[in-house]
Amino acid sequence: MHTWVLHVDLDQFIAAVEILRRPELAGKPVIVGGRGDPTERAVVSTASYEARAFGVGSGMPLRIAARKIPDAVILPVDAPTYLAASEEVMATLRGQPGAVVQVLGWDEAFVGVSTDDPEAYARRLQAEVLQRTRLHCSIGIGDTLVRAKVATGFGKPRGVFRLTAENWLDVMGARPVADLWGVGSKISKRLGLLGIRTVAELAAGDEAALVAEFGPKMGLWYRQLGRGDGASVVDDTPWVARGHSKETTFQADIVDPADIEREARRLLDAVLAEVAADERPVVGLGLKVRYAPFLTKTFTKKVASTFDRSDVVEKAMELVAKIEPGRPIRLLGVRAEMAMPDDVREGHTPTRSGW
DNA sequence: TCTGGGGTCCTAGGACCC
DNA sequence: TCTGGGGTCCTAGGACCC
Repeated sequence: MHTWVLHVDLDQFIAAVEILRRPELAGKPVIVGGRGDPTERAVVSTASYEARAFGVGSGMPLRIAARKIPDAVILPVDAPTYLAASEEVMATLRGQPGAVVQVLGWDEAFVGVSTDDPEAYARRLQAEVLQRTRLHCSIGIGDTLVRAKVATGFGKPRGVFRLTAENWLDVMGARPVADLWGVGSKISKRLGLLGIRTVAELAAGDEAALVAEFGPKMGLWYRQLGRGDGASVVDDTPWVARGHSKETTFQADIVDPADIEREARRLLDAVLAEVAADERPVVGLGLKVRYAPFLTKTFTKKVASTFDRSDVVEKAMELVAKIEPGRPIRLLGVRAEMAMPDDVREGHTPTRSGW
């Protein structure tokens, strides 16, 4: 018996959940984002496959998506409903014999299994998820977390794909580094300046050069990523949030100091409500400010471990005082960092398994 | 063309200490 | 009068993910 990592990823999850409760939307271009109003500042959370055919995808401004598909069905984000659907899916995964489940988000999870036929296991899993939740998923099979995660993309939609040390370079070698999990446009550009454009080139990259460019940890991590190497053990330790935050993009920029203070207090109240439920002391505070149109500044402050609300509010207001007066603000965010139990803090590995 | 909201982790640089 | 070297802590910012 062999140990395998399966990466389960629901197909067009949010759109699929919406279509389940409104079957007449099946086959139509469906876009979910913001409050469902394309005249507002918001972005697309998920687009159905029919909408993706028009070039609409996650992260795109809602306004632009609506322009691309004038007759699209645009729906507001309904997080509680997606969370409930997600929990059904995760419960199904946890119900599999011998499965170790590590949840990555609403619509994806790693599943560690021991089997001699991972494809058969994956197909059974898909059938069971479909039967119990009426949702389709794709599954990547790998000998590491990274390979399983990347494999899923080749299985979409509704498929299964296996990626191991054996076929990794054949499948991924010629592809751009940005296809890797954890390499975005910025890192991709910097790698390009080092002459590294493909996954194979990254896999064979010069360690010293990578470390010089990205630092001791990230330099080595990127090279490992190019090889698909890394952790292969699925970890089902319950996730503990490092912090809680709230942020708001204003539909119209604000500039009046009274408005700014009121909004900051409102966000802080919401964050403190979550912190209270959490029952851990606050050890840090952060304030994020986006001056219009798009310059983001953050101010942070370490605080002595405290449960005292008025103390936290007072320190947060010290951060608010750092905001440049008279400058229009597009976004405000407040973050509270909580004390972490030692085992969580120390136990974290460079696999960035929280991603 | 206009860019949400909730997260995690890493790095650089300054302050401070011995 | 000029200024090492190592360590830790804190702040700010960057990048990425779903």
